[in-house]
Amino acid sequence: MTQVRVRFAPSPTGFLHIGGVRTALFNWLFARRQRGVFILRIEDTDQSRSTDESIQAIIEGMKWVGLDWDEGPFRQTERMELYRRYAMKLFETGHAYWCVCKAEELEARRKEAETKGLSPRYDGRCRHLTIARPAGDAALRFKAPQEGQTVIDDLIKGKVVFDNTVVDDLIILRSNGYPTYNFSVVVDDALMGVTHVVRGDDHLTNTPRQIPIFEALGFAVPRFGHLPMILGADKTRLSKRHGATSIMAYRDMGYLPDAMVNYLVRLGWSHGDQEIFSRQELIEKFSWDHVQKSAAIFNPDKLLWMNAEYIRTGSPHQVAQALVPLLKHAGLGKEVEAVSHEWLAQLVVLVKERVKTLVEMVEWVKPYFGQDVEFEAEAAKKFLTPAVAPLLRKLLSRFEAFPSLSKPRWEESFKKLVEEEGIKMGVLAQPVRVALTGRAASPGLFEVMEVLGRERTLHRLRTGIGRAEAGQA
RNA sequence: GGUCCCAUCGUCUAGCCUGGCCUAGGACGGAGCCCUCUCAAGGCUCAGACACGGGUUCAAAUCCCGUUGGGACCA
Repeated sequence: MTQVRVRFAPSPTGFLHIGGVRTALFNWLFARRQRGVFILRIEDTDQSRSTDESIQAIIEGMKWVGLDWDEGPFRQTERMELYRRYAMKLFETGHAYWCVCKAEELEARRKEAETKGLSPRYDGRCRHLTIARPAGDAALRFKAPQEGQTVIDDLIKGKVVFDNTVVDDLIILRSNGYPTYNFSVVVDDALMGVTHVVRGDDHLTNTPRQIPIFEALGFAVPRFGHLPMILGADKTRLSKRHGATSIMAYRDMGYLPDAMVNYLVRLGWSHGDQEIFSRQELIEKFSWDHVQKSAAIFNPDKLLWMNAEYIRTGSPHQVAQALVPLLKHAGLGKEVEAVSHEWLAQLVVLVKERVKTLVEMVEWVKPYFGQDVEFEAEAAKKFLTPAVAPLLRKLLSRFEAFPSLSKPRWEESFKKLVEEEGIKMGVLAQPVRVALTGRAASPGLFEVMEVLGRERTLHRLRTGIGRAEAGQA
């Protein structure tokens, strides 16, 4: 059996969006599963809309989600000669002809056909003219088959049949010498040896136009697979109106690439009831027969849950690594430089089940850098009161008696004090929490102390006591 | 307008090909309870769907036909 070759072929007209990533992902998964080749091709023939920045954004996005390609990136603009050569080949072999119909004429004739109730396709006028070499402006048209059927055995949709009578003679080379989309795609897929063309199902009806071109050119026709679209909450095509659609926006919002990939693959593909898949598992389990045929609505809530899941269960070291750039972005560059990666990982463990994104994690982690904390006014007012100051002093003196910080011993000592005082745990815990973190909500107290270390714990306790004594009763 | 695609909880989906195990399962989100030093996480429970109508069959979410509703493409 020949080696599988698939491709992802985005147009560089903006940022790499969610839908594109999913298309790329399914291709990539299939390639890796089959030990095949994954090709990246940039379809930049629309020069008015294509930009180099977009190409960079696509490459950056692909790298971030970890979809590596084996060949490319190829750019269609570098292959113009190829398209012209193959277009001329079609002309020479009698599969294409010059069309000198003017745009206005075509428009007029289409309208006329419409009013007569006929289909508005090209009427084939120049097909019978056999123009050897055009004098002025002329486009090259492909002689599409006029009878019979084109049958696609789609990897996802199954058997789809089109009557050839509905396909008209499409232009393959414009009068300005540029190839049309449907033609350049065929030439590229053929020349690159693509065995499986997997793309969005908005291309399904393009397929019966493309297959005859493969055949006329004498190339093998690849298998096709058409993935359903991704929709927004209002069931219209996913766009900016539905929130962030650029993959890089999700990096900036604190999403993990693995969570992104896992969410996206489950949007349209399933393996029984399983929700969480490692990359390796995906590669092992992926197959086309469990890809959904219908469009899916993008659900930010589930993505958020998935991200939280990856933050909670992922390796703390890896999460810490992904967190560092966001900490720097938040102005904690110096503080981050001053601590060990090991300690950062410890911080991650401390807060990981309390956050859903890395951006939230930055907020949660802030109180653990530096000597002092910033008190949230409300929390300090409520819990650091003169009434609790004596209690805090007692705790402080007990802690000071310990030469070093041992979590179980400090916890024991704390609970003993609570018992002796005959108070509820929370009466002492909340003021201490505010003293140590500045906030009314935090991870477990003793874990916090452990991360802060003896000196900072005592220091902050003292500062908190000062604040409590100064507070108005 | 023509051609094509699609249709299970609010959402993602399992089941459909190979009818019976489906009083339709899981996940997100929602509600409630438990746990608890706060906030979370976690555990348990509840509400919630086979678009509709015909057939075929002893039996249909599952097969067939139609209707409706969405969508894509061509203009």
